[in-house]
Amino acid sequence: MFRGITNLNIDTKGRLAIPSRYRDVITTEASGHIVVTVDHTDRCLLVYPMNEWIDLEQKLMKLNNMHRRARNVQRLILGHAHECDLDSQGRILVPAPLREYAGLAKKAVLVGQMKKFELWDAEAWQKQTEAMIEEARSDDFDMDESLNQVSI
Amino acid sequence: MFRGITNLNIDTKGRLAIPSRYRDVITTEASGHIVVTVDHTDRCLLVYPMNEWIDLEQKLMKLNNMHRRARNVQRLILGHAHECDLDSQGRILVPAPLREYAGLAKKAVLVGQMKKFELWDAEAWQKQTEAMIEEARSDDFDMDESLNQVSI
DNA sequence: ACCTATGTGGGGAGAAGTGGGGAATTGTGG
DNA sequence: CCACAATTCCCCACTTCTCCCCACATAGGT
Repeated sequence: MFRGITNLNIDTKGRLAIPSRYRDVITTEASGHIVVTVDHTDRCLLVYPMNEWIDLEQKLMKLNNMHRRARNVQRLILGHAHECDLDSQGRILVPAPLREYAGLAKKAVLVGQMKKFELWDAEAWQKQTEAMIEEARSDDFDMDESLNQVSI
Repeated sequence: MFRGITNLNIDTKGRLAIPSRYRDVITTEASGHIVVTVDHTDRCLLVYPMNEWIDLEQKLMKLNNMHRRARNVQRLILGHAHECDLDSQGRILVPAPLREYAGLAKKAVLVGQMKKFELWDAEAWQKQTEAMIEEARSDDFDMDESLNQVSI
């Protein structure tokens, strides 16, 4: 399970060093194979070890693609999914189109989300955090019922 | 399985270089035979390795063509299908009528969709992406029920 | 204070993408 | 049936990208 947040830099060639504390898991569980794709609602990237990715991919492929909504989710998530293997220094090369999608320049933030990571441009993450706090403050309960069941 | 997005250029002769990471599979599985056809819902092209195309073709031919919808899908998909083999440099020549259908000029985007690729004009893809994000953001659940079951 | 592990940056070889010349093939009209 | 035009395909040249390697900088632990 991936937890926690890491600030890191993407170099001029678009490379990103995966924090070393995660490398062992990724190497053993996924043979160092990583899949990067886009998030379909926010301008950030999702980073999966290959084994976890395969699970998701299977589920997405089973969707009936005669439905527009499902087809579009497939287009976005499967369509942007790119295999990025760890190089000899434990880095991955994030493809240019994906960097553009997420507005990634130099400073980036890697956020552990259990089975995957989210990868944000530092500035975008900053704003997103503020927006999320603001939203959570408001007491309204028109939210997904299941959330009300959780005591934090 | 084809994944990921590639920006590429179509040259003045209408040739398109298939990214090298896919060539091996196409050569071994389909002897380098590729079929290009149109998508029946969007202005983009579909690119199949021959073996996958055969499957689809069989399915489409079995459709009861007394139904207008089915007959039109057959007309579009089967009718526009064109075999485009890899040349010695790993490129295919996209026939002019298909390029026109998809509005393909110079800049194009090749989107891996598991068993096939979608080929979009760069600008059209850009717009499509934005529209898809916008749609995914809206929380309504009028969508295909199966999509709600998937946790991304 | 030293050493090791980790993050960061860049040089350079080789692979991959791009573009055009020109021969071979196909198709069309006379 | 032939001549001409258009298209397709092979080949070569050039540019860009990817990946391996090495080097340094920084931080944390001993």
